[in-house]
Amino acid sequence: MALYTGVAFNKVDRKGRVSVPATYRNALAKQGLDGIAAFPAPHKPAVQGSGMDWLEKISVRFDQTDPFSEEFDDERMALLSQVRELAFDGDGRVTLPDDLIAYAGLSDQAAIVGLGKHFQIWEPAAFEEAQRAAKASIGGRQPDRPPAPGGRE
Amino acid sequence: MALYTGVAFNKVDRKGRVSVPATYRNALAKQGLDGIAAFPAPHKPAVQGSGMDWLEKISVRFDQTDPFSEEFDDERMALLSQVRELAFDGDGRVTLPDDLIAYAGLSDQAAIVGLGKHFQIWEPAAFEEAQRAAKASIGGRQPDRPPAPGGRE
DNA sequence: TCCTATCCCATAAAATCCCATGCTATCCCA
DNA sequence: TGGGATAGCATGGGATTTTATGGGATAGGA
Repeated sequence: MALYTGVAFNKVDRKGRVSVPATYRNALAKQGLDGIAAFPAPHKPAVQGSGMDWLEKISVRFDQTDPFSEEFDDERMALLSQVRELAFDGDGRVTLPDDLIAYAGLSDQAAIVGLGKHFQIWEPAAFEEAQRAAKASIGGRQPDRPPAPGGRE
Repeated sequence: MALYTGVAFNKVDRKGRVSVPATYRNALAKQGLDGIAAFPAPHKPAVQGSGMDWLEKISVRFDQTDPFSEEFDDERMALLSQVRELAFDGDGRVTLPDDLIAYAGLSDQAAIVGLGKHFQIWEPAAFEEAQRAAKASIGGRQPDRPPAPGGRE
């Protein structure tokens, strides 16, 4: 399975479109996916994204019980009602819905941050700050330049 | 099988018609369906909808026991007798019957809420409140983290 | 005949597709 | 090894197609 790594600073144009880094797209294409699943990242002002295969994975557990049991009602609503399936346009972009743009506080620039099995889309300044905090909390010496998505620099 | 996700706020016109989101319609069309099954959502003031295929899957379990057993009689009657098949008009709308409109407390606006293999139609304010409660009740649990075995925490 | 449910068309807004542009990284060949 | 040719990528903007929605026409039933 592919891992998303690195950071890309891409434009959010006036239509709300963002280019998904080609490395991510290629990884998704290998799985036959032509878009991403996006939703508000829990606890963070960012959009969380991953392949739509992830969606199917989590939805499976909602089907394991009596469909009318109330057990998973809250989870179902909290998660699935916020998930959006965003398809790539012909040029590898997705259009972010207004509510997600607002949630992440995006204006005209976005940091797409690889986090392994998923990635997040941040407002650049908020990301820098979050990254600074993250680095500080683990301590140690770190490069101050984020690597480009996919690996080499 | 397709998953319904996200929320759409659509109009309920004076004839009781609601546009089913195009994404849902396309998913249903792929299964050869030209309408939805609708009934009062159990435990919630909302209309529950899905493709007929989902209902068929659900109803299977009624038949897994002795057909003359009384075990599921109540449930069967409660559920299936209330199901309506609503066909799309030429523009992808369904007309909600009065009793369902009343049950969900709909006036002139409806929130169509994707919940995976089915969806629900809520009065917008009631939905906002339900979603808020749902989010609060699961806390910030990470979506890719299954709940602890044995139930909620 | 009257009422209701269905079908059909018009419209405005929004999402989608499509192509052009500049840039950068990669390739190729002398 | 230099440097132009080539391909891939991010981006902008316009054209086109879909959607959502309102209202009228039509057909069927009471």
